[in-house]
Amino acid sequence: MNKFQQPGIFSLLNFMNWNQKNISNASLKKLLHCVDEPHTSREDQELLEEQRDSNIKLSTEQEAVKNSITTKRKNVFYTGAAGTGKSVLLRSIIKTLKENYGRSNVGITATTGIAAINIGGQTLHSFAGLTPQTQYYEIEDIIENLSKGAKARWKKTEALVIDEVSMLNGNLFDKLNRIAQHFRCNEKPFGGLQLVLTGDFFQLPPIKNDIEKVKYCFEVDSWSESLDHTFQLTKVHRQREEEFVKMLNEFRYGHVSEKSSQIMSNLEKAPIYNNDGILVTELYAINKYVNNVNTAKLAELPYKEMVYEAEDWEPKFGGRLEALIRNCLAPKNLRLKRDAQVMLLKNTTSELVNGSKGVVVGWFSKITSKFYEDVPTEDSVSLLPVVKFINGQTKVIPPFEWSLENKYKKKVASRRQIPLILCWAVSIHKSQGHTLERVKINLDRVFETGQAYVALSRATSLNSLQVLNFSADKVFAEEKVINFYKSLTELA
Amino acid sequence: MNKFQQPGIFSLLNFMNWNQKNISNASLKKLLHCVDEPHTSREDQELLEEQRDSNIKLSTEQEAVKNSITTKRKNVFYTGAAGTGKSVLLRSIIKTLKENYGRSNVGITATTGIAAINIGGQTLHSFAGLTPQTQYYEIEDIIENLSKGAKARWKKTEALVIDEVSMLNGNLFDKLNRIAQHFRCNEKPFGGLQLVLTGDFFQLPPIKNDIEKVKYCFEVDSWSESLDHTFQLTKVHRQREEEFVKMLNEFRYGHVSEKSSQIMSNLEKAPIYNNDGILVTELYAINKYVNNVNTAKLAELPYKEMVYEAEDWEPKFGGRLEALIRNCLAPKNLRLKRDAQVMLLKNTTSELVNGSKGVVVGWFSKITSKFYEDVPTEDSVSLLPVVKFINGQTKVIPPFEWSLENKYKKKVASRRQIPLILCWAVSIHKSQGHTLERVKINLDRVFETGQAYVALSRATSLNSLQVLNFSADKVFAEEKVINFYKSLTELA
DNA sequence: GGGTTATT
DNA sequence: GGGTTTTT
Repeated sequence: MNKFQQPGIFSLLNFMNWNQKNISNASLKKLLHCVDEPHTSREDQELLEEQRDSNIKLSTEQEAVKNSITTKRKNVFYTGAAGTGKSVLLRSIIKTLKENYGRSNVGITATTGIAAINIGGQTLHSFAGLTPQTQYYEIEDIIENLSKGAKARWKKTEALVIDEVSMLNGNLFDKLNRIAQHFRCNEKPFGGLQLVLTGDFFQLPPIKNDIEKVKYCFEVDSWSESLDHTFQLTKVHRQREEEFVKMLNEFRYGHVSEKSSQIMSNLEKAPIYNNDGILVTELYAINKYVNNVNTAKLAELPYKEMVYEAEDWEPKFGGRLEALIRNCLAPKNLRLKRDAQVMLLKNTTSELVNGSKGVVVGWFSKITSKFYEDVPTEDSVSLLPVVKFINGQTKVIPPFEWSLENKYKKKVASRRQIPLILCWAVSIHKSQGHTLERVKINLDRVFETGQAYVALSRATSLNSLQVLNFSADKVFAEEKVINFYKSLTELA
Repeated sequence: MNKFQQPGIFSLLNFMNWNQKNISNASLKKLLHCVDEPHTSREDQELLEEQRDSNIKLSTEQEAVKNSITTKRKNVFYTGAAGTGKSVLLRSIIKTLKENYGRSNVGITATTGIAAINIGGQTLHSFAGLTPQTQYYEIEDIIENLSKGAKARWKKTEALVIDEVSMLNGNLFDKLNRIAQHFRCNEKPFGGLQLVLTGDFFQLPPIKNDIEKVKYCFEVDSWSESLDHTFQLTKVHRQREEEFVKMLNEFRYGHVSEKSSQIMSNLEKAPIYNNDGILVTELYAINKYVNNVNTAKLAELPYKEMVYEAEDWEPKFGGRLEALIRNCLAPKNLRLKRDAQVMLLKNTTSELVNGSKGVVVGWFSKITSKFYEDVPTEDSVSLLPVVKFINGQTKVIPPFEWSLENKYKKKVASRRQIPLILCWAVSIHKSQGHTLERVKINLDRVFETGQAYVALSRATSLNSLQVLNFSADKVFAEEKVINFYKSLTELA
């Protein structure tokens, strides 16, 4: 059943298939700068296709990693900077793992929806039977309440792949280890199943919560107890300029050479682009700036504005609405127009997830069941936005309910809102995992380790990159991460 | 009874009076750069003494504020930039309020210990019967559990003064209002007692907690319901250079003129100081830098090092030690030497509080009850640091216990450690409320509204100030605060 | 990032 | 500052 469905909004999506309706694809294409920015980066896609077609050989270092995993069946973590072919290698590994173990015995997971799509898998939470609340529960409670499906998966899985493992909180990694041990009735790390982990810890650190210190995965004991081998990929496969690659590698470690500083200061002026309708995505450290840009861009559009007000609810006494709203990206008032660049805020289908980009192409009336290219004067209360996503799918987007429950599973607050935000400009945090064809980065008020590196490595080329407010002190890495990578190098 | 007392450490302080012992005051003085940095700034002290002696007249605007409070008996908030004589005015107001109402019927409070000392009062929490946990409790629970003393104070108090009100969380302000209404059996704001509030909201914002959004006091309804008048002091009384004052006023609002930028970039080189032993205090945005400097400074001292390891405790199951440690400035290992510059971490007596500065002058042996100028080889386990504070007092500093209780008042974690930290370098946050004779500021990684302003306004003069990593984007103010002050100006 | 507040 | 994760 489609997860878009919410009480009161029945099957809108099932009887609509906008791909076959009379929306001109040609006219949409020019609005979709995202068309050139699939979740899978262009380079990765090309490489992937190439490989699928001609079965191109992996590099020696890639083969070594793959061999260790698929032949020697070791538990492996491998890492590497952007462009070293981590994804290509992972897809190749997954293919062989499925051949070895049978496709249903391999867990293909990633820590975010976007990353999961990239490898044709699911989120780690979805695989493991976790919920966002898991981090607050004791291991005994988690084990007791795990769904039947999740239990079955833990039992039969022979290999578990986790991509973007740098975003996984170390404490959660520990819990996963114990869950696996419990359901597999096996004291070995992760109950003896084969682990394949990959990611780059120089990106943004895992997300903090209110009850415990943030830990990287590599900081918990079960990490080193679980892994047999760790590899670093060094050979760069992507077609980025050598100069750019070199600079990014410096920045990854928090170093800024005199030459890089020079290059960055030359990027202050906007590049001249062809007038081909491909938009520039702007990146900022903080949402205040993001919102300013998006508000301005929306104002420029010549269409009618729809305002969706969130329906908030809390009980009369002891509600936690404030807490809910703080942890929910959906705004009180969402303003949309036709042609607005938008990003989905919720994982919905296996193809449309939190972070999927699209453009508003019109409106669907719940009353008349008709599609309108602009807000019709006769009906402006029952309209839902229709969004064309970069993967080609066009969908009506009904409201979604974010809710907060207390420990007795009683709902204590909720917000119902259309799960979209404007995305001409995006926070650097939200941009992680995306490749951007044309990008304008403002480093004002950068505050996190790896943040400048993540922003800059979104770009595919120095020719499609503008950088404002660069200074060397904005580029810094986590000391723990540097030390961890140092220890890897010493081992090798 | 002295609050320094802890189980197992009896009356050390009562039988020690180092002021009369054989420690050379002359030799201490040169170690105490803090000697020139009392909690009350030098200018304020001078002005205060002047005024006390000759009863100098308040300015017209100051008289207007005082008149509104002491004659018209209005509820007043007054504000103003650093140096506009808020403190001097407050002391004059307090004097008259005590004459009007009787000294025991006026609550003289401030949100921090340092600020409370300044006006001869107590902390707001101490007056009101609150604990640090109050923020997590419902109003009904607070009212029920209030101590008898606090209830009596709420009943009989006729005027309540709160200094540094910008640090007070709006939600707590609301709760205070309700507590006052309840115990005074009076529906009027704050149960009808007269309110005198002062502070500068352009300083650092109130401290966040895990359960609610930070609110400034002026954002809650009870603020405007309570206050009859609001005043802004504009005339600058302190003897700072006019150029410096003008610049700070710009920065307060987040503006940076071309000229100010020029001045700041000229402050990159260190000023040349007399070799008079007065040290430079270094300010940084983040503790990593603070710790680096302090570690280096400690290493330079030629004396023996004492390492105090915190005694941590948590029950076998379900402890919250990690949470405690996160909210506790006391380090796992505290390294000290004679001559180390230190800052006290706990409110202890009415004269020694969190933020009080001093220097380690030697060691007191719990076994021999003797004082040692350096760590003696025969006894290095039973030694407690002896600290000479800037107010002239010399004290033995025994360990303090930080603890965390669950809702049933059961202890769930604790850390025992000497309540001192090194303070050659200090975080900008911790420096708020201090005046510094000589200061070196590094603005790298400034992240908070008002942070650069607070750092720069610690200095007394451009000639005793060094500033590294200045850039215009580091100077910014909270938009809510700007709007609030705009509305004040429009009223006036 | 970083910080305040306490009594029986 | 800012961000991820869910289902029977």
